[in-house]
Amino acid sequence: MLVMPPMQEPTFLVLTALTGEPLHGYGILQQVTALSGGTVVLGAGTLYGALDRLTEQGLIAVEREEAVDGRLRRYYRLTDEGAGRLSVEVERLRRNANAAAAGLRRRATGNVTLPGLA
Amino acid sequence: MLVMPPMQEPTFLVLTALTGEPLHGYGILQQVTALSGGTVVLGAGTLYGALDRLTEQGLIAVEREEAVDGRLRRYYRLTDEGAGRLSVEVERLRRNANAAAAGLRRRATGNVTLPGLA
DNA sequence: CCGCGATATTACGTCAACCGTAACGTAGGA
DNA sequence: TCCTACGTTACGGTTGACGTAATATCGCGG
Repeated sequence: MLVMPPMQEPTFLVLTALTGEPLHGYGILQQVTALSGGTVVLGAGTLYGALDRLTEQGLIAVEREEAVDGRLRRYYRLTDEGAGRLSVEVERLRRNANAAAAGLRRRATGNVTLPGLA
Repeated sequence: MLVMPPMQEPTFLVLTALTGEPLHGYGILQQVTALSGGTVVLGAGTLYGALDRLTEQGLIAVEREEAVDGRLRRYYRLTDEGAGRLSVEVERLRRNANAAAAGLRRRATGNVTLPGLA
């Protein structure tokens, strides 16, 4: 109940986008597109849903609100807890990637036996 | 419509478990538990749901069926397409992990500026 | 001898997250 | 004028994961 590891790509990238300076929703949208090399383009529903959820979980927080030309800009920043959570996720991704890569390599070299584990 | 990248952890681990020899459902359950270091324990619903889905997508295939003590064992193997798909996922995970790690490092060192991207 | 855990799969119902799109409003360029 | 960029809100829909129970055989401990 105190754990809740698995995080999907959009959520992960939102946190990643906020490791830099605080950004508002639209800025996050662009940042995510940029750091995914254009392969991930979040829809509005996904983005703002994630922001509400992450705020509620304390992984991000509202930094400030600005009004530009009557358009609202709500800036979010990554909390320390969010940064901690993100680094846990990074380890999980690396671990999974390595396990799969090892399996694929074994397969490619014809070695079929599976070792127990690390 | 020809693309369908994002894959969640359970699905990813099922494919990873099958990079070795063909396994039946219950064997996959154990293998996933093992290679995740015990942190991921799939429920029956998740596992068999994933197997049906992946079979339908052609990423895995039924190798053979066996009956042991009246208990059915359906063995699955990873298809070439599944292996290809898995390696694509590996790259995606690594890319995301690296992007997040870079951001966290910058944050830790006080450097706040975000570079464009790789 | 009875219950429990391991072995294996099927079959639910539920929920969280993602997806897509429309709506609302300003502003600037083709 | 229409379309795009900006920026957020508000839906409805789909999917994958989750949890648990049903079914059935077997072996072990009490």
